[in-house]
Amino acid sequence: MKRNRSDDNHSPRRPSGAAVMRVQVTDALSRSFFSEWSRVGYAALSLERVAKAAGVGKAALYRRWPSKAAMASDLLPRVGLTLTDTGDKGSLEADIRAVLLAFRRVLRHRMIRRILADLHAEIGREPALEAAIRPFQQARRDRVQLIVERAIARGELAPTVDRETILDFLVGPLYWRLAVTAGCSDVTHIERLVRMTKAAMMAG
Amino acid sequence: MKRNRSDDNHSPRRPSGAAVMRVQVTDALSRSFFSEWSRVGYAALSLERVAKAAGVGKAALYRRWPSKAAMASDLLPRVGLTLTDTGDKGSLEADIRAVLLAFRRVLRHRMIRRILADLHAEIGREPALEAAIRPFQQARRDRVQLIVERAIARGELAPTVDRETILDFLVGPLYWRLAVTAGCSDVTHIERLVRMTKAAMMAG
DNA sequence: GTTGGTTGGAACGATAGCGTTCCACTCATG
DNA sequence: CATGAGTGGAACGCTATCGTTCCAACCAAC
Repeated sequence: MKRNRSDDNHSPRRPSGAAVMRVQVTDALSRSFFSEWSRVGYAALSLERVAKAAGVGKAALYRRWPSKAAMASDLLPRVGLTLTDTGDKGSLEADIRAVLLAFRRVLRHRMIRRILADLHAEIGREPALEAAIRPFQQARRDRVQLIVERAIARGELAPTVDRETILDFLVGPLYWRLAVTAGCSDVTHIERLVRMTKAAMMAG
Repeated sequence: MKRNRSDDNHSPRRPSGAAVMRVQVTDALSRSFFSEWSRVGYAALSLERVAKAAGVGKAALYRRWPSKAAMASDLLPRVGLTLTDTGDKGSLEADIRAVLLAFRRVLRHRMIRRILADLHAEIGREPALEAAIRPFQQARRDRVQLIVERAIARGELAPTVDRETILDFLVGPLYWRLAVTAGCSDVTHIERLVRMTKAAMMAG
């Protein structure tokens, strides 16, 4: 029903020249969207201010995205929330350290931290947001599961451990410290975390 | 400077009759404040709607609290966020179990859960909120510290453990499961948590 | 050069919350 | 019973955002 471009059966010519969206405007809008989000929160996020901060008209924004939720759903997958997969580090301990460091790298950005906390608070009210970040959660879950399976194959963990609770232990303490209480985490802390998390996993 | 009542040197009589705040109205406002908060979030929380939902005029609200932040700061200490102190349970394991159960009791309420997540997201933007919940955080910290000291005295923990990180492990995983991912936690899960948390603490 | 579809920007009316002000009403006190 | 401070409720003007609509400017394709 919806034709992307002039998609009629007699398309005379394709749009060109000024008649094509300028990428720089899209980028400016995306950037100011996240910047405003971290500044005032999702609920108080005004698309009008986003456009103004991007130095762009409101119509430019609404022509690209129909609503705030749609914009968030479209843009969220583009930011660096993905924990870079580090592969097999050879031991459970090294794998844990890799995950924690990757998670910390994400949570260290002030903007991302705020947006994440806001996101988690808003998910219960905006189903579209949940759908948008489900892939990330799934990826994280898969990755942890992989680590657990490798550890079991190595004989470092019993096959009876609970994968879900292990996931809670891997991300919970660090998330609590960095995102909830605005604490910090240096190398010493990470090392302690690795030690304690490993012990918890082996007891699970 | 500010006289509470008619505190002049010639105070003829004290306010009475209809000229005194009705407790039921204050209560209705408090309840609808939290109800609305959990429904739409702090940022989108409209005091006008709060008053309307309480079946009360706006002036009634503004006469009691000057602003949303002030209302939150005043009301937050009154809700059941306080983890009931369970005292010495005789062993580290029992103490951990008691803390986790108390924390779960709080996080099980759908309303409290949402408000807590919202609160944590908003703290970075509203300094007044941080001041309001600081006592709770301090109480929780003190309580955990007490547990740790008892465990050290019993010989269950080494005196070198890091109290802060232990706090992260005690609340982090459960908060992550219940508040962030809207998971659930039955008795089996709590028992597993107790086991794993104790192992982590002993490795810290 | 002309064309044509899309652009960014500025205006619109509508809706909603803010914080204030005014007013009739209430009711224990004296 | 008369008093009067404090009440709850309705209205005010103000500001901001919403989503839409209109318009001149633009520029590769023909």
